[in-house]
Amino acid sequence: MAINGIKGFNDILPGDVEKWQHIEATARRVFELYGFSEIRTPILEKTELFCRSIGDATDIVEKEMYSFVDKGENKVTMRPEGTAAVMRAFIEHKMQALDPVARLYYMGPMFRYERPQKGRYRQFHQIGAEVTGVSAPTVDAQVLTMLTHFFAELGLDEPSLQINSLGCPKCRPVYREALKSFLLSKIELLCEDCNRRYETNPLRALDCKSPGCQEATKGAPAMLEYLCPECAEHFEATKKYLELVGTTYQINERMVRGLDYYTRTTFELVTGLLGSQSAVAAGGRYDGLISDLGGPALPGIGFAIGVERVALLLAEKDFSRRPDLFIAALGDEAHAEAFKIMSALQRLGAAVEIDYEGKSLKSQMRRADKFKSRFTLIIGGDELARGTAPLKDMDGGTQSDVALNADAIVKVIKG
RNA sequence: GUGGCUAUGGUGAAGCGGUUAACACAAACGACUGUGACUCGUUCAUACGUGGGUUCGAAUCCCACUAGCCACCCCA
Repeated sequence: MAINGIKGFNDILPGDVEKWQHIEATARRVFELYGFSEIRTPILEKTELFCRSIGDATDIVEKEMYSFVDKGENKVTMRPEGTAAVMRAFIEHKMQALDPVARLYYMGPMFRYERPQKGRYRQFHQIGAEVTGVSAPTVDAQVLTMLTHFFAELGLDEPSLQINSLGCPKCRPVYREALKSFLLSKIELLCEDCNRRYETNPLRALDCKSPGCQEATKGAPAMLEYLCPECAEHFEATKKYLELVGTTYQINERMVRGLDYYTRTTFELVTGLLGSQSAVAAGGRYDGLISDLGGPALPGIGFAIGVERVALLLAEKDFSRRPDLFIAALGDEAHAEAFKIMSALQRLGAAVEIDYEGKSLKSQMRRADKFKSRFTLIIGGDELARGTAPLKDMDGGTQSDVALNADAIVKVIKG
């Protein structure tokens, strides 16, 4: 019996991986325009890091983490998200000493023990970015603009940017109480889940999918009405800067985040094309996180993009590569020559294929066609004697002779 | 953790108690003796997720298990 992979852990095969490479390359290219540098942190961290950052009472920490005790009796966890680890590294290496404003991006696998479904897997991948040390709203606007820029570069303009403000430790508790007393008056109309969440996460009732809850929360107080003057001003300024650079957004005062560390600006990039997984990217400000983790009192803001979800949105696009040249050879001598020319051309930067098994010319031409090679060079005994060979343009169907040396060939196929 | 749905070859699938288990695509080789894409031919599941049962007979009915998908919870 063959062994299968683990549920929710997927292979990314050739044919699909090109799309991933394109997504990753686009992220690197765009993020570096904004001054971001990559940071790579380990997959395994101390469990405590996530308890303290994400929040003990969140679903991620309560039931979704891949946690275990290692051989040294340490409680460790395979990271369920990226921000906590990046901030841990920032603090550990005292990066604020070099520059409190760190602009970092990362990409890699994250792990959450959830039931897999469309756009959600147990090992999934995120591309994230974080900025520390700036509380100015310009950076909120810039991070959001960079995120939408990235999607635009991929040719995806469908996801819409939704923003909200969650306030700060001063104003959020006031709002939370106001909301709770409102919900209490409607408690019988709320679904079972929202009743259960009433104490732990009352805000969730606002974006509950149950029709009853949606109806019941129609007149609920809005966070935006309860923002303290500083938070209100920050939110207004963020919107102003977004408008200044033409980044379109919608305000979604019902948007709630699942991680405890968020403050002030929060946002999601949502799409209707992914079944029940509407968020392709999400993030927000976390002004208290760095100090909560024992670091300096610096603000922060960041986001994470779900790579599988982006790949799903890019499902129809073809990212397959095609070779520049296929060399068809007839006979042992020609085969050796083809091998030699192939090697020389590869050193000159051309992608070249040959047939390894000395099949018929017909068969080799079919293979060239299958690879979608741009050109095919045909070498037999005559060509060897002549020192030139027909080079066929596979798209146009025309062919003309070229000298049998790599420099001459590369001029034609890469020119 | 909780629901619902589905399991036939590399893929998409026909099949509805007795068929050599259709068909299409993909793949390999050939018809064109040194040239792809079109056309044509040949080959390609002793096998219908696994294990039990019902039956003279099961891919087809029943049960269990497993897997996958979708949804809930939650989230990227």
